[in-house]
Amino acid sequence: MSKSATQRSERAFERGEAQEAILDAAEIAFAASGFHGATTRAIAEGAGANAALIHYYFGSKEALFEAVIARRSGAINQERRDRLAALHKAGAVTLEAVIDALLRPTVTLGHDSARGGAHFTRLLSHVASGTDERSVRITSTYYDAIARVFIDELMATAPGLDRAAAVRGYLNAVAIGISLMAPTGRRQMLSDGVLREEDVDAMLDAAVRFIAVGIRALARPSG
Amino acid sequence: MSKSATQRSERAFERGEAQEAILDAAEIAFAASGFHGATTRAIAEGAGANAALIHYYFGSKEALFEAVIARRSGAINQERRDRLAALHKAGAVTLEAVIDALLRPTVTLGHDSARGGAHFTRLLSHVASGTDERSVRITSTYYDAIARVFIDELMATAPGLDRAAAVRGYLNAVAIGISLMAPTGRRQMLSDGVLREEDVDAMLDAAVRFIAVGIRALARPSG
DNA sequence: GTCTATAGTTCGATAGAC
DNA sequence: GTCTATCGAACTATAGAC
Repeated sequence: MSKSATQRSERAFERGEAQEAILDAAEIAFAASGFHGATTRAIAEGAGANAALIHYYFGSKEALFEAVIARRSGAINQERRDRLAALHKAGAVTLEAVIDALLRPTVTLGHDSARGGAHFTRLLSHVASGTDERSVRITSTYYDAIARVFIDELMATAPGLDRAAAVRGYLNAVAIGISLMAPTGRRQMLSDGVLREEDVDAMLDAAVRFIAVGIRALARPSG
Repeated sequence: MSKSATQRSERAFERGEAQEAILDAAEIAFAASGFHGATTRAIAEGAGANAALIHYYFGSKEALFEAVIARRSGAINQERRDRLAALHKAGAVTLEAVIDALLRPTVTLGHDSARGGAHFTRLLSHVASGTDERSVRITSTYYDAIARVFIDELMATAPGLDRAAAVRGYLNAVAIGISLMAPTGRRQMLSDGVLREEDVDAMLDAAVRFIAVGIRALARPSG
């Protein structure tokens, strides 16, 4: 990490490169240590930038944190909307396909070490399951709209699913999605190595099937 | 809070009362702000105790944090084992009953404001879904043994469920349990007030049914 | 066992030169 | 736009009186 920071500081930043480097380093630091555990000094060092630049560009540590979330959340939710639109265009809107459209963007991002997505999903899992005021506010800001899109889609796709049941189904799906997008090695450990965190498609397929039958059961309480 | 702390400091602590007061205050502070966000000074103030006592009794902030988790985890997992034992004694071991035995102790604790359990479950949801080294270590220490108990129980109860599928089912159940034990108001908000966080039995029943059919689907991939 | 006082760091943020 | 230098506050932890 120290070597990478040095390399980065050796070449001068060009148009907007400093901001991106700070966001990258902040993403890693916040994911590893949380909001209070990460320090602006360590973030600056990780970015190969001067600590004062954080306040110059973002104003405060708090604003930097939210900027880290905002940067990726837009793309994630756009991919979800695109996948839903593609399903409609192809006339292939099944319950399983809708759930897949919800989970796949984050779960695959969480296993994309090349673009650093794994750091972001670790951070997002913290925020999405956090009960502190900051986490609740940020989750609401960036994920309420997409939640309502998918809740409506679930109601339209699963016969007999009322709104309350759709909300339950959505929140259950998200809870499982969170556990999949930020691997801790626990899955592999408890299965004595049989389940591999790297096998994203197998994890997703099993999760989608699990959630789909669960939602159908919520739609038919007597069944 | 300040008033409560004052009241507490006005009456002298008796046998072990200071330790318990510190643990209570630490539970609240760690739940609200996380490990780094909570300060030993604020915890001492909340307990109506001197800040130096934290180190006298627990040695370090780190050790205090683990003591907070340890204090309640034993009781939670004992209740789970007791519930399983009661099911066996009554010959009523169904998949639904096993899942209920897993989730009910934490979910009910999370809505027990009288004994302060809600603070603990907020903290536990952070730790259980955290990917930092401390969270992973603590989760492993206090919840690996009970995980294996329930994974074995699922395999014995759901016909055709192999170990890998049982691990998937267990982790999905726990993920949903985490989302239920630390309410954020999101469930109520997304359902426009129809779903009430206080209705623990309804939430638990719906979750148990959801998880049970999901696990049965994992047992019969072709079904 | 409980307190005061403080050591020794480290924090977020900013002022001001360039 | 990027840097150095630093402020004032807050932190964990400990020493030592009682």
